[in-house]
Amino acid sequence: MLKKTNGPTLVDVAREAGVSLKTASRALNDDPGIAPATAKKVRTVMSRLGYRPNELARGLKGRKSAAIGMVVPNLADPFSASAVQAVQEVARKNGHVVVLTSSGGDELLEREELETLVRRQVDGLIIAPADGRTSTVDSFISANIPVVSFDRPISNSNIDSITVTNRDSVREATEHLLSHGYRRILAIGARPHLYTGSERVAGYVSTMKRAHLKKETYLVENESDLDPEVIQKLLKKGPGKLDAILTLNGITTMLVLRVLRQLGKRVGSDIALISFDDFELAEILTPSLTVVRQPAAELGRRAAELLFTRMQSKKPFPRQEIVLSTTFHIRESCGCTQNI
Amino acid sequence: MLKKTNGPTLVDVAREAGVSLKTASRALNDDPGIAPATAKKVRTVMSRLGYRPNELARGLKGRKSAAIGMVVPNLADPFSASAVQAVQEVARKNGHVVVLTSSGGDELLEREELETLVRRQVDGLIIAPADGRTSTVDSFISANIPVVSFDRPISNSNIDSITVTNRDSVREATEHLLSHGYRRILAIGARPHLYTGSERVAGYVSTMKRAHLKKETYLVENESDLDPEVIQKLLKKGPGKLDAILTLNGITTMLVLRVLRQLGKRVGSDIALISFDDFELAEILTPSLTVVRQPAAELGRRAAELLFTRMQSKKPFPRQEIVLSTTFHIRESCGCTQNI
DNA sequence: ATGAAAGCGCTAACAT
DNA sequence: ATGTTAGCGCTTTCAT
Repeated sequence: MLKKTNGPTLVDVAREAGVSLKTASRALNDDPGIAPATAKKVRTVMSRLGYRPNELARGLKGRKSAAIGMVVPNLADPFSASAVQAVQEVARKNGHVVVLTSSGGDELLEREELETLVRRQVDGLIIAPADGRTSTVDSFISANIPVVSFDRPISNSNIDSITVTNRDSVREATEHLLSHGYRRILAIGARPHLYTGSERVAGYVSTMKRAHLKKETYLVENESDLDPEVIQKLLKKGPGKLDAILTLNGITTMLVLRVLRQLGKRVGSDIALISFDDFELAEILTPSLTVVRQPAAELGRRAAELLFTRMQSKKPFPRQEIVLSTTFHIRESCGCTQNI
Repeated sequence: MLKKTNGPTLVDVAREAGVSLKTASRALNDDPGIAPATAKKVRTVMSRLGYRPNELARGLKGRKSAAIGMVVPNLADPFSASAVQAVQEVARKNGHVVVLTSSGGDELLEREELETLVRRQVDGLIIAPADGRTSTVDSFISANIPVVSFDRPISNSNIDSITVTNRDSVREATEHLLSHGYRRILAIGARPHLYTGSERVAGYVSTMKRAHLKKETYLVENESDLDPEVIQKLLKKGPGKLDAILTLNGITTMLVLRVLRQLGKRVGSDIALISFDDFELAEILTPSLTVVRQPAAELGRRAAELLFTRMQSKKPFPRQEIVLSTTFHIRESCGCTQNI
């Protein structure tokens, strides 16, 4: 009847050790100003009793939770998964846990999830915004909680962001295709109105323009809108034949690859291809896939590090906008021949 | 000076609405026994003040956190990622968040992470145990918190588990290879002493034995121990040549595929291959990969559902051991010819 | 170096 | 239907 089903509390420890609650607390927190002997005695009692501090109660007073929140569109996406893993590692090093939620890319859900996280008193937030607009997040700034966005910045805000060189990476890929002598290059992708999408498209468009070539694009709202038949048509369209395809994200790449396979088109010889986003088996494909790889883990790591810096910083510092480089992996599908 | 930087609390709401704290609390919780008019009034004040309930404080009294903890070996692994995504969805439906940690497959770290989660008062735990032994987890049973293990069961415990038909799936794959007339089949994999590893090996070994064929295996402690040179040697060893390879998990598959590519061996014709674990590009490979696919999302979903059932159940019920079927995707690498 | 008392923001008993 | 009084388990003034 004394303890019901609950574990021992600090009060129990204190009583058992014959010290005051506060002293027990000091021992728990390695506070200075406690006799080593006392501390040791208390700690002995703690382990004897199997005492487990209640982290929630601990945070109540100081209104800190030792938790950070993270919101991504979809956990199952390898890009997000790597980032989350990295964030989690940094969080642990900083004595924090991560509360993870996914928004499905839905702004409404994202709002809800953010609200949930804030109510749970997370000390910081890392978010891959569903939309780039400020609206979704700004109300939380008032909650005084540090926010770092990754993958996309949040415009019109002074929220830190970690992104990659979307535009320049696509430019590099496009130029590589041009260097092979390809002239008719089709860019396929999704969400051209969202940040990453529009940046990537812009990289392609500007490069083509500079080369005085006609841009050819097939852009849709959502990856699921990509129509294999349209792609087939596009492949045949026009006077000559298409030289190359640039896929603007992983999902698109898979879809295009599938269509090409059905058509019996041989990538690399019949048509060149470069993919934004890498795959586990990209190297093993025949031909192996030339890709732009995003440093997903690095993105997560940096985002988390910045967040903790922000959280620990006494005084505010200017908005940080970190841009990481992608890496360009030239393999065979772009038309290059590898020595195997 | 009144509110510092903190948001409004329930006390503020109550005062502002001219009701008692308890009444405000009732309005917040949709408690019965409150006049609709009063409830409405309170809620109006809440939104006017931008009141955000402190979920941590809420849980303190009832010692519930509305959070579940999840521990996986590595978040970046697609299998884990899918499972986590599913768990998160179920958790949300149940009004819970998920606190996610990764153990790196390290038992010590796993213990630490579990300890952290329990201290954070998670209401339930889903874990892909680093080891199958009971030791790591049993001390938390005393904490009276429901635990569900997935991917591997925890032996000598009465912890619920969700697993897949590892052994039978490999048996099916092996039999398929045999049906093609292959006799010298090499099984390659890792962690043969851990649950999934040993089950898969057992599926292979028993099938070969029943067919009166010699088993040939290359098993290592850790995927990173897989030595390309050993694989090369194995490929050449013996009187005849090897007919087929069975890779016992995704990482192994990638490695073997890479070796085969370097050797110029053509999968499907020179040597057949079936992979335990699917890949995004498995279908697009030439030849496409025949695989055993684990229902990762389903695993996560079921684990979470079971956990919540357990959490909500007033009275205890017997240990559940749910085993889900994998799916066998016959493509080309096993020697089958697909109509393209 | 140690302790007593007062809360953190909320919910749970027990009134009324 | 509403309010009062205690806590939840811990940290934090402020004493001593």
